[in-house]
Amino acid sequence: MEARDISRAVIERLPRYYRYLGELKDAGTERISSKELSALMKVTASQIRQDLNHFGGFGQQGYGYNVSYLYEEIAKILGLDRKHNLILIGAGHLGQALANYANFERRGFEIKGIFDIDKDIQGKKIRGITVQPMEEIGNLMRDKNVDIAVLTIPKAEALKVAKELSSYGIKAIWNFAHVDLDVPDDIVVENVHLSESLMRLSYNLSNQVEV
Amino acid sequence: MEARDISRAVIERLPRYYRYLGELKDAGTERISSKELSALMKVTASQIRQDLNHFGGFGQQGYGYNVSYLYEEIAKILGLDRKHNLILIGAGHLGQALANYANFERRGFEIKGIFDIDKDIQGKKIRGITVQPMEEIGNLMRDKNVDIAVLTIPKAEALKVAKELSSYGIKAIWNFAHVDLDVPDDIVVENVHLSESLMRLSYNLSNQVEV
DNA sequence: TAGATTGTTAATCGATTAACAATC
DNA sequence: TAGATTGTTAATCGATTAACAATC
Repeated sequence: MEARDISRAVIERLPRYYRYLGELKDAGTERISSKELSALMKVTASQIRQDLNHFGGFGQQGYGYNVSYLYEEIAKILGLDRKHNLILIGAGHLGQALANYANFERRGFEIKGIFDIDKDIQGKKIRGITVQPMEEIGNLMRDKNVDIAVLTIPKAEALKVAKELSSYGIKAIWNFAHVDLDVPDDIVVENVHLSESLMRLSYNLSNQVEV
Repeated sequence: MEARDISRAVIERLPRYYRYLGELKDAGTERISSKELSALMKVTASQIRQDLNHFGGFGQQGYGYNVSYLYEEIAKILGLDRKHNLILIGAGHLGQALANYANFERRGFEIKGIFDIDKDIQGKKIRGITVQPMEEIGNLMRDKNVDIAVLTIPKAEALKVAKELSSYGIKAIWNFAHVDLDVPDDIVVENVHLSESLMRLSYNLSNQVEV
């Protein structure tokens, strides 16, 4: 996989291509042209071809793209061809929602540990995994090969835990806390700020574009 | 509020400004210059000034910006100065996580109804609101003044329900289903595709930028 | 071969950054 | 008044779209 200096915009679009190709594949479609896909996805055919060609020539002139092949190639680009071990920190509703989301495991993301500060939740099982106290994070990180931590805890906690995780050599953090984590640049941080998403909705609702 | 043709990029940044200003306000900071804010937020001062000036001149030469004033102004731009009634469709873990997230109510988003297809959940109370069967959506939409629907249901369901909501005159949909809803253009759709977020994390992990 | 469609270069469009006059 | 910092225009940079030669 080459792929340095690919623009953020392109990367943001890749998962959507992947989703559409998966659906086409499931529907039994064998080939698709950039033009057909563009009609389906409501983007320009030019953009699709440009985006894909950042990673290689996956199509064939006069034919288009083979759906399964392209699907698999995008999976590789996205790193979905490997297994990733993750831990979940914060076993509240949001944490449980993520833990129970089966698709993540299907895509190679396996939960190796769940942690919570609340003693009442500790010891309970979620998807067969016993919730442990936060103090155990270090031990588990040492035992298992964990690269991703999912933070579904309040922001003050998140800042502390992120620092701790960073000292254990975590590689990536999926951050649901409403705060920008301050971790070294070599740790990948993917933020999901739900309240900001709701504010964008609110903006668009208030400044509704007349059609 | 003016604000037509403001670029998507600007709107995406507004909630983050709002968050930082809220924190500054809580910390008792009275004024801040674009330069100081830029250091804090790790964006250029130029961008901050450009972004804000799409909506008006909120600062003062030689002084900077008054934190509380700017905070309130951005709230207005984002439409956070009004109340919005919303309904939650899908009372699984994700739905419950959102229902229990107190901050939404503090910002004027009030849950008027919760619906689920599962008979075992119907009748139960979440945050004091009784979960109703899906068939009741229409009635509630007619009684209360609901403008936002939150969809935390599987994608096949989501497509159907979105159509139904659209016929009841819903104004905005906060969509957590992994599908692009096909609704008229005058309905605001804000998507939260968690699996796509995880894929971006995966991409960045696999194609880690060396520092 | 003719038609279709890619991969890729060039043109356009838009967003970000820099610069600076206006002004508090 | 001098210093600071905005609001805004101009310059730069990057992303998107259009065009088309290559080729299946």
